[in-house]
Amino acid sequence: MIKITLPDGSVLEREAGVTGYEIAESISPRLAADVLACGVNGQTVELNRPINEDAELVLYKWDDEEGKHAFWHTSAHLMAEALQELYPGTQFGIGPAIERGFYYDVMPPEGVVIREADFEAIEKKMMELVQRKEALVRRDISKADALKFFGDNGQNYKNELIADLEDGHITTYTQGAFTDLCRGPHLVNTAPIKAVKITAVSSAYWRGDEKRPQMTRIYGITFPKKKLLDEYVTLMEEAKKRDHRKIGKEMELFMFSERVGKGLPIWLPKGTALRLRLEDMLKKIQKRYGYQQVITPHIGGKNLYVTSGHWAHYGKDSFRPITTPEEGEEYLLKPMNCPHHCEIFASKPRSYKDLPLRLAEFGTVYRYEQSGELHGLTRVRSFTQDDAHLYCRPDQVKEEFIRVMEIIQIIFGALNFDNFEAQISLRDPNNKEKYIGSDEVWEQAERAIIEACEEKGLPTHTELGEAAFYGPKLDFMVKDALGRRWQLGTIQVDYNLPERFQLEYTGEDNQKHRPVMIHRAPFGSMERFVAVLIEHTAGHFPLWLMPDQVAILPISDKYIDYAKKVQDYLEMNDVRTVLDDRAEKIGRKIRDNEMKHIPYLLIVGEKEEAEGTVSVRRQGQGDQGSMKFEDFAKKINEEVREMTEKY
RNA sequence: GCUGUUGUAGCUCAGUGGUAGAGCACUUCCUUGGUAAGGAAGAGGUCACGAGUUCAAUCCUCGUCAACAGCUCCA
Repeated sequence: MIKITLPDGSVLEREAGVTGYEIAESISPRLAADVLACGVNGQTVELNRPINEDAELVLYKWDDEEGKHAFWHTSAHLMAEALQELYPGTQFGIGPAIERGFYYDVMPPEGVVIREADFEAIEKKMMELVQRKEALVRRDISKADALKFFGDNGQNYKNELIADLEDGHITTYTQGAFTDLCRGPHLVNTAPIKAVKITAVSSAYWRGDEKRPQMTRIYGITFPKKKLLDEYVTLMEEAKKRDHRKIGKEMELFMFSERVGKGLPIWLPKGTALRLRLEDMLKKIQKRYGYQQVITPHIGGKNLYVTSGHWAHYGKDSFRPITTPEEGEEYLLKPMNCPHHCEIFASKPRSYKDLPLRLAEFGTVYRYEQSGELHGLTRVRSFTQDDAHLYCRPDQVKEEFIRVMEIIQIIFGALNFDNFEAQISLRDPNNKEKYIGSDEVWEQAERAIIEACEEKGLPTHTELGEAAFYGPKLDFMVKDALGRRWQLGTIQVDYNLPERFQLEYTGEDNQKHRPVMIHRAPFGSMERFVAVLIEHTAGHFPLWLMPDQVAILPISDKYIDYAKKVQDYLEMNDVRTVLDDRAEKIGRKIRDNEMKHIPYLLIVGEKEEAEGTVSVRRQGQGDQGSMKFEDFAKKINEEVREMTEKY
């Protein structure tokens, strides 16, 4: 007999060899029907895997990540089986479960191209295979046998994977006629898969290496209930409506022009007003935190970047240097502001008493991004960083770091970005030549970040190899409408640039010391931040960011004068209004793009209303009832003042 | 940059080897005092750009530009 401990602490005694499924069955038939996989001593395995010793057991259902993972991983195999039938001779790469669904990288046989038009056939074939209720059979296999088996089937990519595996730890899963090299875990059979959608096809480099062949990557998602698929489809449609590119166009916040050039956003009047309010907020906060604003040129001598090390690192992948009629002069569009700020630090002798020196600049920078990378406002070739560089003594690093985290928290709090993830990006310990600076300096910097996060109690996750080439960083990641992660706020500790620029200050001991530099940008860039803000709010911005967006709608011609009166009144209170005097178009206007994103609509002339009142509708929140327009103005002004004064 | 897809009216999109259409929006008029009203008339397009094939190209071919999805990249 063995002891099985469940998550609630209860202990069951069972014969050795019992399976997760049998235990689920013994608890309740309902559970047995819902359970998809189980965790045995922290390892997720199939429900039919015998348990031979005392174990802690967790049963995973659809609502558990582990359950979904097994479900989608099995679905990837199912899709591969379908592809094998539809396109015999297809070679398979890898096919994992992902955050939403799964994909499989395949190399279709010569001459076959899988297109969107083929999705339906693949879905149909998958559902057909599901009907067979095929079991997934796990087998241990020796390396030699694996190489032979996949080799005989022409699966060269699989063999490449096997070559890297350790003999004795290789398993395959088979359902029907399809056998895959796989570690699992899986569903015990494909029957629970009730709804299938192939979502996208694109290409991906084999093993993520752009020098290797491109495979066809097919994305799909499956569900245990048809209804869940419908919900998913609806959700995706809703998400598309929140796309910042769409809303930005509708609201006339920003635009692109082919003639200006790709990836070069143009801020329209409304978008600019919004952005300036964000900038004002940050400027106020920074003033409180002892920052000084500076302004530096948009270009810098090439030598500046040779000194900083950026030329060696990114020179090849930058906009080409600008030359002058006079020979020998070369300038670069600035791809970052740090070197300019370092020159400010170096412009005069600094004392330890002057530190920290905090130089802030909304600095517009230009980076040559690969054309395929450009994406709305989130990835562009010219953007404005809400940049600042803090030059401090080594003993001040942690405190300064924490103060920057506070600023980021204030900003994210003000805009209700509560679902961010904090990511500590360290250097790849196996690839140190990608970075500049000594081990000692790196360890110091990495420790400072980790300690600051611990001190602040900030939950973080760590990524190796994601550091900047000059130092480790703490990034704040926020998701867009479609769940893609974008880096917004960033804080980076840098011991290297001060070295390269030979920055120094005179310490208490009258000796020269090297300052430590912290790069930071709470928004990250104004472009990307506004993009994510649009998607979060679906264009319903908080009023203090768009206070002039109030529409006054007279219900008929008779009320135009009245509407003007309201407008005049509100204007006195620094609220601009949009007056629509074509009363007969109101109904249509309200749902018109122009009105769709305006926070407040004031409808004047409601029959039952007394003179001096307006009906107030808050977009996205519905009717607010009628109120005196003086009261409305007061309310708005208070709301705006409260927020703008708060920061 | 790579692979695939796309580019037709302000927006969303249909369409054809014989120089173009719908719905919404826009303009004018009529009807209508009510949250996506109805009717009539009208304006609006070098069918992304360039070359080729053809008697004839928006449509076929090639190239360029741009956008979209994914990969790679991201100071």
